[in-house]
Amino acid sequence: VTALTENENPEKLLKSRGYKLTGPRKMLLNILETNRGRCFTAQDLYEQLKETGIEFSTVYRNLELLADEGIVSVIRGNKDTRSYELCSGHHHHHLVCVNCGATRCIDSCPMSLITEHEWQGFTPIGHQFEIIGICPDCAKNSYTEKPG
Amino acid sequence: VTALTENENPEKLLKSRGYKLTGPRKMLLNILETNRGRCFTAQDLYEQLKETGIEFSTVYRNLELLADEGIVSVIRGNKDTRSYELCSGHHHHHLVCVNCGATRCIDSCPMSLITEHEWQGFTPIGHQFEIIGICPDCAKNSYTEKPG
DNA sequence: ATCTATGCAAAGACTTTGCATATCC
DNA sequence: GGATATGCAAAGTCTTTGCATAGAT
Repeated sequence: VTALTENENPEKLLKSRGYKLTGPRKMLLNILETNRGRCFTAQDLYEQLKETGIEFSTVYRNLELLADEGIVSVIRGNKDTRSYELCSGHHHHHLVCVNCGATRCIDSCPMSLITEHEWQGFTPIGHQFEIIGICPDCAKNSYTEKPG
Repeated sequence: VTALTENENPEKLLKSRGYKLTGPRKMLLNILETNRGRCFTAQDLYEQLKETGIEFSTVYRNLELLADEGIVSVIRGNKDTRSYELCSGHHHHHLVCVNCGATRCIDSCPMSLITEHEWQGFTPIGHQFEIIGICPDCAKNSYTEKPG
């Protein structure tokens, strides 16, 4: 699947691929679109939407669908958490706050560092790179804790 | 906690810190010591030891203990898996085979890449970097699959 | 003898799925 | 009207914990 680019409209893309634009789906995409560059867990999104009567399984299934369709990308946080973000069209990695979960994008990609002999015969498929830290806001409030 | 160095004996270290050297613990460390540079999930280790009558919870608790004590390090694989490896004393990252789970160490660390302005005010605590791919052995057996 | 570690079993947390009904095109 | 998506509920999977007993020093 080709990933969503910055200028594509996720809703149009879904329709063009034969999926229906339902209420829950629109609300979900709306949150993701108004928060480009931020990551959310399924639980985060459910919390924001549950007052509308949406079910967790609906959020879950839609995020999986959007990931399969290359509309959101999946980020693995520090403690086995899975977060989702609207695809931006350019490859990047993240800073993730251990305290509040806020994320920022970084453009440096470590794959450029790996030299030929370091491949040791492996055929690369993908990679993960995340920096865990404390965001400026949480630092201001003198957050201190041992990382999980 | 300071991490185990290459020349330290994990068993002696445990004793010196007041932990008992029990049968299960010795067997567990034995596998890890004879496989330096390889990562195992708790389940992997349990499979190898269950014929001895060991319980999964014992494996689990010991791995957590060893991690807390800086004797093993925790590696997060591609599909939310947690693997453990005896600490080598030097910081490194891994190539992980999607098919068989085999790992290799790489010494390049992406943190050196990140420039001042990319921190965006974050205070780094840690980072994850793993390359997912197909190991030479699995490639030989023409393994092909969509990554998870 | 004392205190820790283990086995066993059960509880938690989170992920994933089945199915009847509601919703979209 | 036909097919997909949702709500609801339950099943799965993996992680984590409680507690009585066995085991280490």
